Amino acid sequence: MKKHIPHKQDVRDMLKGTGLKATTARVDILAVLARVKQPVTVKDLVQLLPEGDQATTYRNVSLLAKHNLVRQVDLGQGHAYYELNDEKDDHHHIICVACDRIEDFSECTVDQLTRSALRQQPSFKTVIRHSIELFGICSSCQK
Amino acid sequence: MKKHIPHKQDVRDMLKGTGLKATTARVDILAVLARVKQPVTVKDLVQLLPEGDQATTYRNVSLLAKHNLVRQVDLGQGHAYYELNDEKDDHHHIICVACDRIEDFSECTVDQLTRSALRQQPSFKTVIRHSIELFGICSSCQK
DNA sequence: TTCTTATATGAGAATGATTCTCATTTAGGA
DNA sequence: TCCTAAATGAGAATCATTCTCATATAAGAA
Ligand SMILES: [Mn+2]
Ligand SMILES: [Mn+2]
Ligand SMILES: [Zn+2]
Ligand SMILES: [Zn+2]
Repeated sequence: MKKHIPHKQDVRDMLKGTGLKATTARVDILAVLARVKQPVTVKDLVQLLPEGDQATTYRNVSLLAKHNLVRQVDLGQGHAYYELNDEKDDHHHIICVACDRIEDFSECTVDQLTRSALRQQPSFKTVIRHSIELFGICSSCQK
Repeated sequence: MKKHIPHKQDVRDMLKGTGLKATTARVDILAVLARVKQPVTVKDLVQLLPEGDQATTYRNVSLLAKHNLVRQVDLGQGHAYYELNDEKDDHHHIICVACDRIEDFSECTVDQLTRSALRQQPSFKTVIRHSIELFGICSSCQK
């Protein structure tokens, strides 16, 4: 259940595997995301990186997302979050509207949703990605 | 199934019903949203309004959303969309990643999702809102 | 209907996130 | 080691959204 931090060389191989150059900026981003195990904003990421540059970080998270190494998470906050993408673990998020605490949850209804959507809208042929977020109140904010 | 455009006085009463002033800016926003029947950006909205002011429109869509007269839709585009909120019709969206075509679909798995999430994360007590979006390819873009 | 006033509006400036420009550096193959 | 296409970094630019404050207006009171 618990995920371990990948060794630096594994990350480099991951990048090579997708045809991307294994630059220090990219390796560092993946290392930080592996360590924090939480969706983080680009601003946070720049802070957490040993040498974080804003433009480079934005460029790289987009690129890594395009190659499915990271996942962009949209929590309706006006800015994107990013987390490491684990293909084998499709999960979604529940976020506290009071304190922004974010937790994962997994589910098994995506196939149903997809089938239902494609049945209702024959003008769509394929679903390639989905986003499911729940907004609620966590126990500490429930007081 | 088809929804008709509400008469201007009905819209005014709707606003009064929530304790909001029935200003022309607000009535016009609701009228446009009723007419287009599609999630629109604030930029679009400002264009479509007879006298659209940016700041006023932003203020009003937020306010109307807080009072559940409109619904903010998040499609991972870096900016929000808004649509008229019909309490009786909980639906979600499927958007074409190639041409941004947006269609609705409804489903019945939100309860399952919610139960599942709360079971997995006992640190959360309540779910008050959800966002489910599917990203795919529409038939015209499938070529 | 007219008056009063708390609210809303509108024009523009400010802010925050994200993207772009371009000179310089670097990864990785030859 | 060398070469070069690709990546980086610093700053400026852009885009969405919010704020400021002077003016206008909805709606209840008279
Ligand atoms: Mn997650
Ligand atoms: Mn809709
Ligand atoms: Zn909380
Ligand atoms: Zn399309």
